[in-house]
This record gives sequence, structure tokens and C-alpha cells, in this order.
Amino acid sequence: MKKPPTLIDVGREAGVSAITVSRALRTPDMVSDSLRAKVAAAVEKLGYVPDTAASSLASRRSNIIGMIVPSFSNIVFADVLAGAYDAVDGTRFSIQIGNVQYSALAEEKLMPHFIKLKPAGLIISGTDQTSKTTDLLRDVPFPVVQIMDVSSDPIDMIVGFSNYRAMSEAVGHMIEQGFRKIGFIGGQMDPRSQQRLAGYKSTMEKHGLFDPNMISTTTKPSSVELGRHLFADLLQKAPGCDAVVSNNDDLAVGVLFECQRRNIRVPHDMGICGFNDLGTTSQTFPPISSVHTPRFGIGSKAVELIIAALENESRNPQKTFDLGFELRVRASTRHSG
Amino acid sequence: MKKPPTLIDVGREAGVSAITVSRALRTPDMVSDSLRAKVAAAVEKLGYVPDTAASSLASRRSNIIGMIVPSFSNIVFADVLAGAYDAVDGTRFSIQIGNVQYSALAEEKLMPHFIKLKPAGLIISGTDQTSKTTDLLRDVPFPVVQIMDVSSDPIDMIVGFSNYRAMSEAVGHMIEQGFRKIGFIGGQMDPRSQQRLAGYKSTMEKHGLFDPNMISTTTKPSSVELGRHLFADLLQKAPGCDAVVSNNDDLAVGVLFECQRRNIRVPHDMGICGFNDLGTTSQTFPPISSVHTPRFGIGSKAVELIIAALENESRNPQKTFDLGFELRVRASTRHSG
DNA sequence: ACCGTAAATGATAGCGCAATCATTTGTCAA
DNA sequence: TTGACAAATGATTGCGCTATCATTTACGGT
Repeated sequence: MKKPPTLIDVGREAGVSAITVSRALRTPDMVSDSLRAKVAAAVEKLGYVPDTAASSLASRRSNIIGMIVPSFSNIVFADVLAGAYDAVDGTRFSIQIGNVQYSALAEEKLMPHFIKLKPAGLIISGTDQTSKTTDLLRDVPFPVVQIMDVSSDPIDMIVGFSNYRAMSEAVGHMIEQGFRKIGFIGGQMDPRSQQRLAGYKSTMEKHGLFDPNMISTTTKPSSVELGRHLFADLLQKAPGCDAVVSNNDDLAVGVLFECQRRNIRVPHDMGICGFNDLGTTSQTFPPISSVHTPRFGIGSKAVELIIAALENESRNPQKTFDLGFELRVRASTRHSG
Repeated sequence: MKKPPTLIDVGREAGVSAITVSRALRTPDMVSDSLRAKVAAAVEKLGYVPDTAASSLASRRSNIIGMIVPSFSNIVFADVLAGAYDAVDGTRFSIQIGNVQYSALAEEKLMPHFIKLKPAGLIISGTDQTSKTTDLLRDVPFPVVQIMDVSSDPIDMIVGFSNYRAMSEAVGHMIEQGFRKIGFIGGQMDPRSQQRLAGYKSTMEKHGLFDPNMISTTTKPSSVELGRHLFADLLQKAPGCDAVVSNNDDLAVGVLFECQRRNIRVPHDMGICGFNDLGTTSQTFPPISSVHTPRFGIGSKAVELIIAALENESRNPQKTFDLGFELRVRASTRHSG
């Protein structure tokens, strides 16, 4: 294990000083063409790789983009992560993930450590941070992007869609299709899911259809199995149910399976609408309607905003980026047609 | 934005020197009880958080555990990540994830950067690194754990299960149940999936049942939709098929949906067996048999091995950790019974 | 040729911490 | 009480890089 080369070694190889090499690598248009070529050759020959720790220490900033996700088991965040990683690919940035398991308190505890990384930017989920977290983040010298939601008062920037309107539209569609006793089931009732529930509630109320017995939720993590149980629970509390909307696709798939088991015909006897459009719902028999959400795009957009904020002196004045949603109507909610 | 406190500030607050504070925090049993208490109070009062960049630079090592995964979209790795994050929780270690999209070449390119982090350890998937990657990793001053496989010749340590034996057992079970024309479908045919295919092939051959027409694979990412297509393809190539095994659960779920659509009765007309037991297969109607794999356990064990290797001077001589698998027999393969 | 200016490169110092070596304090046997 | 030794604490230095300031070189107008 001989010692890896430093800037000094590269400089010696190229016949220049270390600081010049540093410049050639970080700000290539500030040096001459010939130098750039010499340095590139020396880097290649020696296999030089920069020391990020030393760089961070000296420059008082790192190329890490911090990303705090509530969970790995929810495939929703897998897509967001994929988008984020896609956007850093080929740049000098890298991503550091923190997992806080849907706990705002865990997030608060994690925050000082992420801040101490002097990251290029930070991505966090939703708008329901603790006030301590919010206070910290409002005073931080790097861009902060909240994701998966929209808000008129973001900490800094926010990229997402309106959970409230998305669910409202889904419920409106089902009412239009002639469903009347539409139940709501929800797992992992985090703040975004609460907004979906609010959208459900207000739309039902607007049509004089709301009945609190038609709601069955839990804080347990969402899963196909949970969907079956919540649906069974719902049928017991509100036997006349003719449709279900859920706050996540896996619940909706569970409802379909339970219907198959009980010989409940979909959509004739029971309409089903999922949320997020995670891929399975389009493949079931019958296919299940769902609200498609731009998860990958949210991840990549969040990263792009951070990189852009760093490069442009004049920050983009736009703070809220609503990437929208799209109701994908499938057989499971075609009642009247 | 006043400057965050350093060890010197904490030392001043506690009435000792900076280096003593450093010791009190890193090696608490080398200092007196009273000092430990004083330092803890000062840290608390000032809100001191260590600077990882400075620490890494000075100590020539970091507390980062590198983890290279082939993909985020495959839920298999979400579980592994969850296990790994669970195991670092409460320790001084953190995880840095690299995503290489099933490309050994991308992995090779990423490797020098991960090594330059001077990580506490590195976790990589499978045993099919490029020879350059292997050479690099054999000469590295930190523990390396390969996961998702077993091998008699790991780079350093390996945690997983035998993909070959797992699939062999699944196929053996189906033969035992009276299925004869058992097809194999596979998406994302990475090296582990190739081993599963090999297990299928050898077991079929052993019983004189092998027919190359009953294999339908692709390198496209596994999904429910892909399962439907591969199954349709299989039925065309081998119309007499009476069962299917897949290299991943989502394919198996797709097969079930396609059977429902075509009015093929499961298991009467068609047996189905999945792989990984990702949660949905146990909930379908009928439930689908699958091979349960210890994904969470693999992630946590890999991290624990790295932490243990760092703490014990005498490294554990055991290098291979076979965490096993478990065939979960469900209705979809109960043919004879 | 000369100066002024811009472009290109260099020298120095310090980021915050831990490795290393040095010193002080405490403890106990004889 | 003293000396020997261990335990506890301190001083110095440098990890590899970049911020900052300083210097050299290039070049065009007069």
C-alpha cells in the first residue's frame, strides 16, 4: 500500500505547483489549454483521486447533497432516490441518505450532523418538520428542498404535487362514475396521507356523501396485507360500501385480492382506486385506477434545483415547483360506462 | 451565522485542552469520570458536533460504510438497505450508497472514489466484480463484505445464501407436487439470477424434464408487467406448460394476473412459484409459493461484520456466512394435495 | 521601447482534528 | 518519605486541500 498521490505529486509530474493543479481541476477555464492538458495527463498517469475530506475542510463546504427519507420500505422513495441519483450522475456531487422512519424527532436529531457536513444542499420530505428543524434550516447557508408536497411557504424551495387535490380528483371521478358510498383506507398516515384524507373528506362532503364510518386508517406501514385487513374492517363498519379509495397502491391491490377471495365483483360491486400508480395496479385483473405521481421527477428536480442554485449567483426566484399528478382511469372504477 | 464551536471551544468551556476533549469523546475510558462529565456538559451547552471532514483528514480514516447496490427499483435492495441502516443506527458509523445499475463497469469506475473515502468498510453485491475491481479490493486496508451470495473464495467476507440451491429446492418441490412441464421465466438476469437458472436447469435435468424451450428470460428489469409478457411468451414456445418458476416475485404475480385474465386455473392448470417472498405473494388469491430470502438480515449482518472487524484486533476467521433461505409453500403449488 | 492591464501561475497560511510524543498527577510498596 | 510506575492530561505537528494575496507573463496601444 504505497501512499496515494496528492496534488503535490500531480504538480511535480506536470511541472507546476500544487495549487495550480487544484485550479486546473476545479475551475478549468481559469487556466491555459496547455496546462489543462498537462494536468489531465498527470492525473491519468498517477491515478490521482481528490481527497474529499481535505477538500471539504479547506473549502468549508462539501459536494454532498443530503437527502432525508422517511423509509426505504415504501417503494415511493425508491423511485425518488433513483431520480436523485440519476441527476447527480456525472456531476461532482454525491448523495448521502438519512433514514428517519417517519419520525420528525429522529429527523431533528439527525439535522445537526447533516448541517455539519456543510452539504451542497439538503432534501427533506414534506412540510411537517419540527419547529426546531425549521428554525435550523431557515438559517442555513445552502439550498434546502422539501419534496412530495407543495406549499406557499416553503423553508426554501419545494418540489411536489398537491396531495389534497390529487385525492379530491380521484374521489370526484368515482362520484362521477356513480359510486356513492366510497370508503377511504390508509396506512402509514403521515402528513401527506392526512392531506389526501382531507381531500377525500371535503369532496365527499361537497356532494353530501360523507360518513365518518367509511374511513379506516392506521399508522402501520402500508402493504398489500394491510389493504386486505383495512378493507375487511371497512366492510364491517360500513357494510353498504360500493367503492374504496386508498392512500397507496399496495392497499388497493390488497383490496382487489380480498374482493377476489370474497367473490365481490370489481368494479360492478366494488370500485377501487389506488394512489401513486406504482406499476402493479395497471397489471391486475381488472386493472386498478390510480393517481400517478411524478416520483422519479421529484427526485431529479430536487437535485437539479440544488445544483442550479449553486451555480447561478442570482437564485431562481421561483420557490414552488408543482410537478402535478395524473389520474389514470382503469377498469376498476368504470361503473357507469 | 456565528461559527460553530470546535474542540478548542469545548475545551475552553470545560477548562481543559482540545486534545483532551477529543479523547473524552472518542475513547471515554481513557479519561477520568469527572472529565468525562465536564466535557459532556460543555458539549451539550455549546451544541458541539464533530467535523467529520477534519476528523477523517487527521485520522486517515472515516466512519463511512460504503455500500454499492445495483438498483433502487428492485425492492430486494430496499430491504437490504433497511437492514444496513438499522445496524448503523446509534453507532458512530454512517452509510454512503453508490448505485451502479447492474453494471460491473460502473462499479469499477466508482471504486477509486469509494476507496479514497477511507471507509470503515465496503459492502458490494455478488461475486461478479471485474478483475480490476477485485484486484483493488483485495489490497485494501478495510473489511469488504460481498452480499446476496455465498462463495468459497470471497474477496474478504461474504453474507448471503445459495441462489443455486434455493431455486433447486423450489423446482424439486414442484416436481414432487406432480408438475412436469415447469417453465422458468426471469427478468434482470444478473449473475445471481443466472445461478438460479442453473439450479432450475440441473434439477430439471436430474429428473429428465429439461427442455430449453421452457425458458424465457430477458435482461429487462423485473416487474409485474414483465411477468405477464414472459409468461405469454413461454406459453407460446411451450404450450404444454403446467407450471412456472420465476427469478423474482413480481414476475410470479404477473403470471397470476395473466392466468386470471386467460381463465387459467391456479394451481389446477398452472402452478406458480416466485422468488424472494417480497410480501405480495402471500396475499394474492390464491397465495403464491415463494422462496423467502433473508434480505434485511443480510444488510444488517454485513454492517455488523464490518463493525466487529474494526473493534476486534483478532479478526473472525469465518469468512462465509450462509444465512439460508426458506421455501414457503402456498396454494399456488399444491397440485397433488 | 514602454506602460498598463489582464491572464496565468505561485506562495503562504489555515481549515479542525488526531497521531505522536512529552509532561504532570496519582498511587502504592518498601 | 521516597521512588517507581501507571494514569491522566497537554503541546506540537501535519493530514491534503483551498482561500487569499502576491507575483510573473503575455499582449496590445502608443
